[in-house]
Amino acid sequence: MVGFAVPADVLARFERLRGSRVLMASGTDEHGTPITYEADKKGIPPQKFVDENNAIIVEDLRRLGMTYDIFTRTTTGNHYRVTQDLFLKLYEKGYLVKKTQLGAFDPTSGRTLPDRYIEGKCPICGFPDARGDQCDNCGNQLDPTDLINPHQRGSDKPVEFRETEHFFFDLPAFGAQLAEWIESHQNWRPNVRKYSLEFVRNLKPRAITRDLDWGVPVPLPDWENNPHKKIYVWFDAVIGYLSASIEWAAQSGNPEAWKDWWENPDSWSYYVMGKDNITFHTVLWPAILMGAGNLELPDDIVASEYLNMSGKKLSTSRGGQMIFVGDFLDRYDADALRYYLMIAGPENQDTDFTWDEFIRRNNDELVATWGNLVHRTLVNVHRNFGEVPRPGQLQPHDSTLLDEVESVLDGVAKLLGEARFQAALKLAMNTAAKVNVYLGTEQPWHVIKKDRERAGTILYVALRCVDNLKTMLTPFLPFTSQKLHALLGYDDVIAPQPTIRDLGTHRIITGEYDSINRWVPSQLDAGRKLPEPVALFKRLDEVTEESAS
RNA sequence: CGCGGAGUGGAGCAGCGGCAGCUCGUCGGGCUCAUAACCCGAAGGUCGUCGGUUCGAAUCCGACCUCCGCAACCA
Repeated sequence: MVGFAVPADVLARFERLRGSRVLMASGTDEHGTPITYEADKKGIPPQKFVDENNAIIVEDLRRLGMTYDIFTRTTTGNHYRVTQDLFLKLYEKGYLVKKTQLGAFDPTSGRTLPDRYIEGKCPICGFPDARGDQCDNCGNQLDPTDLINPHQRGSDKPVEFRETEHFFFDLPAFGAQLAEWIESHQNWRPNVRKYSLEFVRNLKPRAITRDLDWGVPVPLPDWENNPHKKIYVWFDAVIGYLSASIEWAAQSGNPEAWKDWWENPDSWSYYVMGKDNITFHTVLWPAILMGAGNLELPDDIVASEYLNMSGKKLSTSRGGQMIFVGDFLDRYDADALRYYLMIAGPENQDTDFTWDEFIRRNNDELVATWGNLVHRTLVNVHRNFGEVPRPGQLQPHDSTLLDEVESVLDGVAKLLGEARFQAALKLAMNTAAKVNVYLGTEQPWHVIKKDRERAGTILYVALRCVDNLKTMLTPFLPFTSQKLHALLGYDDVIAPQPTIRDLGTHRIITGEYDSINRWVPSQLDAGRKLPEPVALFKRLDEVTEESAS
């Protein structure tokens, strides 16, 4: 999840910095069989399980500096209402059809058992621990009813098969419309576009209710009070974007405010996720929106590949595996993690996280290239002038550098607009390296001994460059950029941080973020007093995997 | 022949028809204002394999191999 959350925040911060009004909304998805399964395993009720998870995730995201306008939960009354309203709207329009199918159940709880939670002897190769969807030994795909001696995963509890009635969402009704819509988005990453088109080619009705005692109640007579029938989690999870927006609007004091995005054709919506979630955002959610009518469809789908660790998926605290974001942030700064995730994150292909790589990126790139440029510039200025020096006549190469850095402001903006984060970040870092070359060539620390005005001019140019680079890096490195902003003598906030607000019923991440266009060339006034510089980043010692885990 | 993504110097990646590039690492040199940092130079690749198109291919086409994801009751 962190892998997906940080790019979203970078986009949100960038858009606000260039003056756009932004609504960043998300939340924890708290329904579904996996939740009940994990809760059972821990021997606690689902509600307690998701409460604990949410508390951890909210704190992690806040510490990472995720500027959500609202980060909420799917177990709120508001979410239930919005989900049920959409369900009814689709029902009334005839997009929901009732069908009977054979399902697998836990006889004691009456809960549905997904195929992969059922194990038994493989009828083909005799492997004793084959799963209901596939045999890991012979690779054959199976149906749970094929299994010999089916039982529940991790126990010897029996499995019951019986007929069950469910509502199905008529996806084929939207097939042509979806295909056309996907086709029209040439700008999507190829993995998103091609896979979605393939998926749309062969749509079938999809169940949107499920036999489970944990979830949003089905808002129909005979169903509403049935403790064993709930709305299927895939349906309510994607609605979380909309319900969070509606909750945000209510909190903000203007309950209609969400419509500025959801019912406004001029708005632009980014959806950021891992690649396993693509079809939910390119097919299922758009189909729901189409069925509901008058709600805006996604404009850009930013799907990242997986960040692996030792070959396994990297998750947040929730999966309980690999790296715990909280532990990570106890040890390292959020900007160091944000930088790593954005520069080395899985934008185009699966990536392995390694501690060596993390340390190296931090020390050689963040500290050495950018941090050092900032530090050497500020130290020289502070020591010799104590304020922004008054420049003399700029020489041609001074202007050339300044012009180049200012043009990179546009370059980075263009790349960020296309969600090409790595390219954007690399462009900014390469530009920082060029300013380092400029300083190395001009050597103001030597010039100062003979020509104070020229040295001041060089340092003034370098300061302006640093100020511009600060602007471009703020979406990626909000914490250190804010510090640098102050070191450059400004006193306003360019990188606000989120706060956690307790609403009594639940806690949300929210914040006060302005939308002033600050994505403009630096205008540093000569004579402005500068504070004593401090280092922005920490150099890290090599760690062993053991000490960090 | 189920569908899609990906295979580029030691590592990580960019390029996607015109002398093979970036960051790191390695080796050599310079500089010394700065968190021993910064700069310059060098070595290192038959761009997964085989075949084709082309004056010319990482780049287009075909076949194959390998890895990843998906294959609808996993969300």
